[in-house]
Amino acid sequence: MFYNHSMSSPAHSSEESDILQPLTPSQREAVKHIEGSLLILAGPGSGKTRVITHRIAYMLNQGVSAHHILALTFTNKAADEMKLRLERLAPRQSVWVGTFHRFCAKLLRQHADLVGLQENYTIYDSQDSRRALKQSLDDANIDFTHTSIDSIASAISWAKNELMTPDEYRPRPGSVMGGIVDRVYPEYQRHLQRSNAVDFDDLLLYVAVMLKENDELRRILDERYQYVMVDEYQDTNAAQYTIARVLSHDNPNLAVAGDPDQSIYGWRGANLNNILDFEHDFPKVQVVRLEQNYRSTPNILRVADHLIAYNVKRKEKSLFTDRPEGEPVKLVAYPTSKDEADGIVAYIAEQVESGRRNLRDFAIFYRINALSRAVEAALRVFNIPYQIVKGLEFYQRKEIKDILAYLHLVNNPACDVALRRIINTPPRKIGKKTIERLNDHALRYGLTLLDAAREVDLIEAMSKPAKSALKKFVEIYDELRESAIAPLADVMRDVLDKTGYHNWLMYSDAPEDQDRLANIEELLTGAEEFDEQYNGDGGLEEFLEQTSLVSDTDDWEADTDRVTLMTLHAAKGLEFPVVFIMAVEQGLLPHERSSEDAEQEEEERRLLFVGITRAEEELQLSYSRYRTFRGRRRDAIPSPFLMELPREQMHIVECERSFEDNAWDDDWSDEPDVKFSSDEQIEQVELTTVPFDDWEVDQPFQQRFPAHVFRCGVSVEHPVYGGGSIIELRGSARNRSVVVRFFNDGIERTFRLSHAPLIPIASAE
DNA sequence: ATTCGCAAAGTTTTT
DNA sequence: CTTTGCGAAT
Repeated sequence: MFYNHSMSSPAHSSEESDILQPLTPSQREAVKHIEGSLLILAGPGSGKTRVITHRIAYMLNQGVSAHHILALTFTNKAADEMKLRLERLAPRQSVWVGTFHRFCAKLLRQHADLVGLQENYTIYDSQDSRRALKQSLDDANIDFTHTSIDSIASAISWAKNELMTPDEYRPRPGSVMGGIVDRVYPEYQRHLQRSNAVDFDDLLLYVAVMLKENDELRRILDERYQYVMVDEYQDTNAAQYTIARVLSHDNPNLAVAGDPDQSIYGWRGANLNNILDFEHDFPKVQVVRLEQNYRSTPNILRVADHLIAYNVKRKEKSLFTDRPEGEPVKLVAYPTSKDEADGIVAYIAEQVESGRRNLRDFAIFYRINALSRAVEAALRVFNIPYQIVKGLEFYQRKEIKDILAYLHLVNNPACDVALRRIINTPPRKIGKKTIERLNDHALRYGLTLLDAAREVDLIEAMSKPAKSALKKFVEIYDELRESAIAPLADVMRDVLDKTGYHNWLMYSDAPEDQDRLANIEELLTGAEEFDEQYNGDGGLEEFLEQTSLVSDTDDWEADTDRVTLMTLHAAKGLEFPVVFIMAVEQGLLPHERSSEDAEQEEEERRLLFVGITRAEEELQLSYSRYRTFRGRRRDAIPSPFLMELPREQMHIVECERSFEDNAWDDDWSDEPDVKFSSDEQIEQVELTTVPFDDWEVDQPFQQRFPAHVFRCGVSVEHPVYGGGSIIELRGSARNRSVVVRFFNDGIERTFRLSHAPLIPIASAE
């Protein structure tokens, strides 16, 4: 045995046979390779996550201490999945599994002083950092009329991902953007330091720099994390690469898993070369290829394979499967984008109504979020429940950000972005001019805005009413701060109460403010759950860190019976029996902004590849001839990628328009024919909507009730199903939906509040 | 100081 | 089309 058992493991993991038995030979090879570098090239659906979790279990079984294992992922979703599976294989083992960002955040808390921060630092989300950046530009009097905050922000982000600190940054000579970044980057970084704050990129950058410059710390952590594993290695950027690398120097047991063909985050600094060059970068690399696919039919795999073969930058890989042939992949041309949405939804409705499939079997993917609208509308017409995976829905809402800003400020008094956000929310007669004067003072004496407010009497330019308003604010703040160690939910209630925020919304006559209250209620519920989890033991900092690092892809519930809508990016790592990929059109996929260079085009191709390989049994790609986008109708051109598919093996469908309701004023007889080749068999199909008797509901009334009346226990009336009672609330704002159990049949049904014909009857209270 | 309204802009993907 | 931001009026 290679391992000493000085750290005996407290819990029992599975027997070795349980761990290895369910694996194929190549999977087993990967699992059993523990010492030294390991590269797992894992094709889609090849059981990568299974290999990683079984490998951890195997290590534990062999006597490696859980304490010495570190598993890094990119998304919370992936981390959660891994934890879940590991818990099953090796219960109650404290292996550290989590995202790079979370890992770095933790590390940075412990060693904040090494990079000039305090341990209670705040993590700015992209909106916060955008504000900080704008402030920096203003403070430094930098003119940026010829470019946008966005592009400056991404230039800085790029520099950080390349591990360039402000003094290492060298602009390209003659570049306007370079010049601006050169000036504002140091200012922005000073701003963050002053605020005791970091942005997302800093989490990685600081840790990478810290480990590079402090060899003692590096050695300690290298020793601590002897077995580092990185999932989705093809998506690592320079900072992540460095972190993984320096932690595997003295204990060179780095194991990475990934698939170059699924690298889709190049725009975020991911460097495909990290995985392509892994064998050269690390000593004695064992390479294991997982090429057998357990997910998709041969028909689907062939399409994927054909497409990805057009990429140059890759490692050849042959995918195979022993699954049955299955249905041919469909490629459908629709007349308009509305027909496309209707056609997809009608098919789903028919399949579900005939009992062949459940709603949860279906997923619809698109390149950009904006494309979801058309499908959503169609789904609503059919009254089909769906869930849409959209980044940051909940935590982006104004009221949520406001409350969190108060908490951030309580946790970190230096957090200027938070202060600016809430100093006059609710209104306290502290206007632009006042804040400007405050800022001037703060800049002059190097103070935080809060400290500047504390000495407001010293600011001569400040008017008397402004002074007293500021003093009042500081008073409120100090009060909040006193109770900061209470359970989180109490702190939050304190904020709502003492700042007047709750009453402000409560007595507001704007109707949407009632919805806001409901959202805040939901946040409070979250806080209570958090308290339960941590036994009410403080943890404000922990809570804030968690909320800063979520990206609501995690919100996606696999177990509810609904159609799933998401972007192709969000789809990575998931699988569905039936997949639709819509709007496979020139300009959208590949996206027009990726058309500049070949590398970007390859990434777009990989994106489609990822989408295709999510499908288990059925796959449909589609495009339409006219697409209504940005408010008007435009011609659409099929994506060139469609020419790269094995069309002779596919089912090509040409849909004729069959809706006569909306105006069709264009004369499109002279439109160019977009057929691909003459020898193709093109099936002409009539597009029909399937009447959905049971579900389709007349909505003669559009009576809207304020969202907050729909609460658990409230009785409601539905025109078709009759009376029922609300047993669960889900989602927020537009996605707010209720689960109703009906009295007649006892069946639970889910409705979106925004369009469901539900009438509240009486409260059970 | 606040609020309202209009104009403009800008629309990729996300930790 | 939607959202954001800015400038004017109250």
